[in-house]
Amino acid sequence: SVQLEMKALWDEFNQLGTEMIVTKAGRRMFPTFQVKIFGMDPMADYMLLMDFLPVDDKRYRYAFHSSSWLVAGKADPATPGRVHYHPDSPAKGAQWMKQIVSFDKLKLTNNLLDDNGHIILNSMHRYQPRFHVVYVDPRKDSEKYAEENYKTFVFEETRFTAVTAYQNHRITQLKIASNPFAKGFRDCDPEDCGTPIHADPAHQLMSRVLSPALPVPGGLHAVP
Amino acid sequence: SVQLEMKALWDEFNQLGTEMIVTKAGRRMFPTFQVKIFGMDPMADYMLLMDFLPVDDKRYRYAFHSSSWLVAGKADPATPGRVHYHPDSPAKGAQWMKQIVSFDKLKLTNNLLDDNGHIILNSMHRYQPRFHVVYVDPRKDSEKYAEENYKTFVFEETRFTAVTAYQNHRITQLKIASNPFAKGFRDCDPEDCGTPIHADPAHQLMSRVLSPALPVPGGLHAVP
DNA sequence: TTCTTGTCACCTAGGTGTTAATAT
DNA sequence: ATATTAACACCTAGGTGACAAGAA
Repeated sequence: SVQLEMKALWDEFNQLGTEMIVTKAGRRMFPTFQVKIFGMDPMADYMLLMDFLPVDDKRYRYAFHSSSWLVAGKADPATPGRVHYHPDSPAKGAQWMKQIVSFDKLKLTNNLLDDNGHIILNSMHRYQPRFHVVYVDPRKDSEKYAEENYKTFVFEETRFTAVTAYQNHRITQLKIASNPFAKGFRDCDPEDCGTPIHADPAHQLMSRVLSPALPVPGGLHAVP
Repeated sequence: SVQLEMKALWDEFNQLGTEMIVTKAGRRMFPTFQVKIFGMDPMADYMLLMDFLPVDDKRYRYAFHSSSWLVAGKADPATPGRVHYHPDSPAKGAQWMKQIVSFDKLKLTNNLLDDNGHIILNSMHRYQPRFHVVYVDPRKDSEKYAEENYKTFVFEETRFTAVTAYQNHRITQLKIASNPFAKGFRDCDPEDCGTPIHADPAHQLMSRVLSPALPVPGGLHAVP
């Protein structure tokens, strides 16, 4: 099973409608997708990876006057479907379980010709991050068991709209308030200007633990 | 076989008598110990690690008037013998061989009670870094083959004296000239004040390739 | 005297949203 | 109008030797 870290922060963003910046060079996600993992075989090898599924077949635009997202037509042509392997892959279950697994090297881009291995997304489209755990089967005919050797985890609160510039001003403010790298834009006393509690790992509530019991729409094999 | 990176720079330091700072919190080495590796089984798992052997049983002091090191008596009691595993260990041979392996997370300390896993050394003593490649034997009784499943590589040009403050002023100057993090101490025009050629990886000469054919004094098993 | 410790200014390296200019 | 790009000031995070003060 898998537990999403910083769930309180993800919820806060999700309530406003999370936006993630995409740039030509690649931009990290904030919040960062981080999980605690339970129940692996400590001695077995696993690959950990993420991909991003379009939530629907629509393109969106933001109506500033009503501060809301509107459907702006059918989706643009799908981007090349890429996968981000956690750079520590492959590693033993014991290694993955002994600390939080952080996908902080994952970057999002809107450059269809990107050759840095970043995740390519369409701006103004909605995406659902997915987390996959692949058991490295030591058997020689391991390909035959590919279907049973992985599990997929989906946290709906991590859905977001890809953008090249923030649309919802409240999202901008929450990013500034909770991302340490944006501290320069906080307008508060240089004193008590620390990390707010909802973004402080030391104060986060118990996150929901997800089991992959139910089938997930769009299996790993469906990703090109 | 293993090839030492930045050999020209190591040689330049070694000619002056390399010194490495040790601090309570732990200090990185400069130059960083980096190698290219050849001839691994791409599909097999290996652990890469380093340890440090006292070169002799002596304590040294630096004579500033003659700019030379003098023997100052018998060595202090040996420090706890520690080993630094490359943090990517274990990994496949293919992974280790596809790029330079850098031990830039390795730190040296003089704190006998260190609990950060750093390498503990006596200041004013001389040390020989060693590099070990351990094959992860998949057989159940792998302990029996421990002796034949590792190879040790020693580059004598990486020997150094541990110090809490630099003694030889020419070492200080060479560190400042070649370590990018010390650029603030260079006294040259803010222009053409780049990395000197001898420390520029793009200009380095072909390094010596070392085979572990000859037995090395003090096998891995001799390290507590 | 000789060696060690802690603080500091000054770097490297790279992650932020802002802003003005530019596409479309 | 709306969306994208590139340069930029301002951060985080952490690696340097200098230096003054302290310890043996």
